Amino acid sequence: MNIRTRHDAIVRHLRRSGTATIDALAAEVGASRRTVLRDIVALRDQGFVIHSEPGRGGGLQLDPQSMQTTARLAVAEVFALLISVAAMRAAGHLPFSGLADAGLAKIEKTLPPEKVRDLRRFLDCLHVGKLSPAQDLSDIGSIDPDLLPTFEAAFLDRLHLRFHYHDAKGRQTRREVEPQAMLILPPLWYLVAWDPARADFRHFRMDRISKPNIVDGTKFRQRHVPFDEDVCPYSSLPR
Amino acid sequence: MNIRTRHDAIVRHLRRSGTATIDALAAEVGASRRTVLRDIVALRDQGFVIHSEPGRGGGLQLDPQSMQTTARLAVAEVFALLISVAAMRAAGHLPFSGLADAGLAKIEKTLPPEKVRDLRRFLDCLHVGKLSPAQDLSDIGSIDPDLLPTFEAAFLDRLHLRFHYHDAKGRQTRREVEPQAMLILPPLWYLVAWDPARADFRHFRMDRISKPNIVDGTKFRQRHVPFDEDVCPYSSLPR
DNA sequence: ATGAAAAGTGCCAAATTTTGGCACCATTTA
DNA sequence: TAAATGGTGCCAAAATTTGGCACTTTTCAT
Repeated sequence: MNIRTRHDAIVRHLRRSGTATIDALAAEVGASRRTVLRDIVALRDQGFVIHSEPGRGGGLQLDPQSMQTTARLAVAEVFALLISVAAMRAAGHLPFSGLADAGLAKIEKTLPPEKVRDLRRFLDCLHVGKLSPAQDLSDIGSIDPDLLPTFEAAFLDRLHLRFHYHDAKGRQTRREVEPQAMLILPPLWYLVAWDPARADFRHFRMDRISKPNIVDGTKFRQRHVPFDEDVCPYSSLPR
Repeated sequence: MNIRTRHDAIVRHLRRSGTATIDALAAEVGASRRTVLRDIVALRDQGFVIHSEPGRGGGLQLDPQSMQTTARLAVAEVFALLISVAAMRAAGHLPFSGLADAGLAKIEKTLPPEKVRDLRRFLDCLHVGKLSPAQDLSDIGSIDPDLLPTFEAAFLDRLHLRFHYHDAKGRQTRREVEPQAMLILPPLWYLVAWDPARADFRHFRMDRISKPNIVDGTKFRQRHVPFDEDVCPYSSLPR
């Protein structure tokens, strides 16, 4: 039996039986007592928490909390998870963000370095704050599911983005802008973009954006986005 | 160099260099040509797509599409990720929830079946809604980081939970309750629990709970929790 | 108290796996 | 045609893993 297979068999048997002695495990996996002892050490090194009680009536016990899973994820999925957790943490009061962060850190470590760079650049464009309690949230629409892939590409390649925008008064306009940042004030999401036609920053509520697409052509340059409450108070954002 | 480390080094070098010959790889990782050839076979077995061109100007090339991340996560971390995404989606307007869901589905598939059962039971206890816009959110505190592991264990094993609670008027009480569900009205989180002393359900704001710990002893029974807005209007929740 | 049952450690030789070297084949291109 | 490249089979050397043994410590039942 392969060493890896044996480790798996030991974990499975420990899960099933609750408490097991080393000799029982050795018989189960067809290895010697000494080898099983070494396997236990290896498993502990891998992060499995295995309690042991010496003496009569003792044995080994696997802490089910320490069970680990191995998943293969596409890079885009990791992006989505990261953004979810970042946004959730920023929404405040996510009791479990510490654990989620730890999980994502592990995932991030397995990504190729340039992907991590991309990811950080994208997350840098993400600014999360708290909406003022006075904000009226009665008319939130849903966000075009096509937005993520388009946004991601536009942000990472710094390409112009074209879309339809419906403002609070129901007017519809056609925009072509340089996406600079995303502002999340849960549950509202804003795109912060430089509008070359107006030579100024504009904030777009993402649930009012439709038919987004990328304009192939020259790359725009990254600008410093003023997120300061004084310079750009949240109350001045589009409703 | 470890065999596993060497495999990683080969993949990294292939990513960096685009095309590489076996001899170059061998020099890079400090192994023989023969060993690298064996490693390539092993990597292909693992699912990496490695194109090869024989002849002058040929070499090996890694298909970047075949790159996926593999991460080992603790079950608690998966829980945390799931809750984050579930809560974020429920908060509405998470543009990327589709992808995040797909990623989590993959992770879930790798969990042992009884863990999936636990997880579903835990998520069943999770009810997410929208807070009324009128809610005053000025005094939200932070949540005790010790809460997740304690809650998770209490929920899954159906054990009594004891904690200190500070109510809106600043009074502090000591509670021992049966945790039945969690109600998320972002950014507020509530614990819905049966209070045996008062023979009734109580809602506790999670940021007002401190020093949680589990009471070992008899398991409580699961109750039907009324989430209906009519039966238990959100406006009646503790402020 | 004592003995049995259990975890845990150190060491060494045997067993097994991994590695390197070699000869050789197939394919491509200058 | 010759050189450069991937690829295979085989064997002995090198490295790693395994089993066995002697030993320690802890716990529990008698």
